[in-house]
Amino acid sequence: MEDVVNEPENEPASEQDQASRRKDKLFRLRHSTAHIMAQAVVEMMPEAKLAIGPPIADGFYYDFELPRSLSDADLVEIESRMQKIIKGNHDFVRTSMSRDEAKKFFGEKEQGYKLELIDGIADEEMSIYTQGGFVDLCAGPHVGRSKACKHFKLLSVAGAYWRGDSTRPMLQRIYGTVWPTKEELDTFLEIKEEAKRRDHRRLGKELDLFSFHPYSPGAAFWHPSGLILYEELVRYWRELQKTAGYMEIRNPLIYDSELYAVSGHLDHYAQHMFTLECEGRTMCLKPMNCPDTMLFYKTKKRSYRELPMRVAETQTLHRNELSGALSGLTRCRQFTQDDAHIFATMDQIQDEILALLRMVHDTYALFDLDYRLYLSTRPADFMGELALWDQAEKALEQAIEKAGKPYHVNEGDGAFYGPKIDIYIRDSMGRMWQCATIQLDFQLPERFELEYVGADNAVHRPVVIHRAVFGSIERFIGVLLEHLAGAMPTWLSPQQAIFLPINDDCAAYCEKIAADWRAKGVRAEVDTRPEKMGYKIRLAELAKIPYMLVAGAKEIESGTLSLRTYKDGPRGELSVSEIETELLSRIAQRTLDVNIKKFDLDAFVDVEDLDAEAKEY
RNA sequence: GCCUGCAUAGCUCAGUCGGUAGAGCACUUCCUUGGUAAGGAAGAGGUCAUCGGUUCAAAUCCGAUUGCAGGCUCCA
Repeated sequence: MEDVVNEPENEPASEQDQASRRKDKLFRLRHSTAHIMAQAVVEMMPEAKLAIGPPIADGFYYDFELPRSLSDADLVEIESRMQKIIKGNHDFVRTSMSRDEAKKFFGEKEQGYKLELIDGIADEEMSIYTQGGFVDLCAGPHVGRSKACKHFKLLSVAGAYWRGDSTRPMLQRIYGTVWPTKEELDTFLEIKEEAKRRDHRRLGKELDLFSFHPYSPGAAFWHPSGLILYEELVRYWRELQKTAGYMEIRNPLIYDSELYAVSGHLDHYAQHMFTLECEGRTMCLKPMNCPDTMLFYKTKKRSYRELPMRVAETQTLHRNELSGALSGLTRCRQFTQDDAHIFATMDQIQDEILALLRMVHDTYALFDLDYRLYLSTRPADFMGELALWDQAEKALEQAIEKAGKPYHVNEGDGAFYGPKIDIYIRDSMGRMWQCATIQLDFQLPERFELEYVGADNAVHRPVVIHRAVFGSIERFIGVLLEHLAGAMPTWLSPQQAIFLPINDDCAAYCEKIAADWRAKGVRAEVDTRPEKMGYKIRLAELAKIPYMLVAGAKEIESGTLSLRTYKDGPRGELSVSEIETELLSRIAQRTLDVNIKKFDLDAFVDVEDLDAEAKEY
């Protein structure tokens, strides 16, 4: 096959080289397709002002200022114009202009955004790419000829601020995707479809787990089935805390704003806090647990013998997120963190971090969730002593090395109050979600003047570690639903077993076993509706119930049940005790008894391109 | 918050040119007692998100509001 994408001449063999070659190839392809799209848009609307058009993780976009809003119908027209340009198989030609030439050229075309870009370029020589008469300021590189870009599709139109600055004009952004082959394009589009099917908002409705109501935007109504999921996760979390030496507390929800003046949140976070007036005082719904946990610590004089002191709290939090930022369970105004604060000495940090990394690993392994670690170090605007930071960063790095999991370092990306380890889960669309987080905090102990009495009988200041494993329970459930496509392992499943009697004569047999199992903690029901087997099976399958148990005269006779599982389909007639043993063991062991269909996005997505998400504390 | 789009029965969606609303599933009742993804019949269910405007007449056209979606921004 003719390869019109520029390829390096040599033939590197290593996997890493291959990966980087592919990355380079995709980069060129996407960047070039963005140019072709811009050409088509300018053809259609000569008044269009061009901003920027870079390649992104799974495609490209280009930002325009246009005389009118684009519709989906416009996308169709732009696509067909692009097809024409691509068929022309134009060369991408690199030339250059001096700063003045470029200013004159783009000035005459009234391309103000390009002029602004030129002003931002240090080099005196401007790199220019031309294809089929379309000229753009661009560092490149590009493909050789436009034909390489034929497997593309425009995806959506969206608003985007010029230079990402909300005080600057809102431009129109067109997103598209492009792949070297038709197969890859089709696969990508299929994955997008599948992701839509397993969107947690859709599954939440289908499985009757939760809902939202306009009267309380950004806050979930947990339905009975959803609440079971929620409570099972929290139950697991409690067990985990207990074995790891945590104590659990429960603090109030509403505090005098003075608390947040002390913690420093009022300066930075006031706009995100819900407040209410009460007898002349301003009260705040708490947006995080840290400040009030500090109050708990201070309720008595602490000794070094109590450290490390691990204090957990799951209390409802409220954050007044911008209405446009809300999204299902993954971005709520009301949510719950599986939060804990560890009060420790500097010497204890490394062991604590290591234990936390193991806790996160074990928890995510329960669901076969892929995750990545990012170590964020001292930022420019850090507070506290330099030596403290150095010591802490070293402790974090050593812990992370000991944990043996690869990680990336984000230099200077730490919070001003301390370095941190961010843990990102990848969801079904390849999006990264910050769920777990481990953050050191030198500032909070200062602000609250935390102390403990050391072995030397002198007063010392502890360090605080903030940490969450699930992150927010709401977000974690959202991610989990999409990851598992709604089919929960038996231990988590809202309904674990359903009995399907063939006819009324078999109902009593089923009821008896079901009652026995319920007494043993199994969530089991009997479907006594006068419906045919096929119908009952269908409903049980749609509800994704792990254990389906069919009983007729045959089974009653032999004291068995015909087992069908969501995971494996029909498994035939088995003794009641055999099934019970397996079921109880899977629940007790928290077995991951599901088929996980993973999208192979690794081949497509540049995982290094991580949009830094949420610093939740 | 900003840009664009969407809002019709519990759910998924039709609804032509502006002429007072329709399907499937779910629900209720009845019939059917059956063997691994939909048995049959009947019934009930809607202030077409809300408010306002245009019009003889608005689900339909216009405006505002609310919510949702995709983005942007934000995310101690």
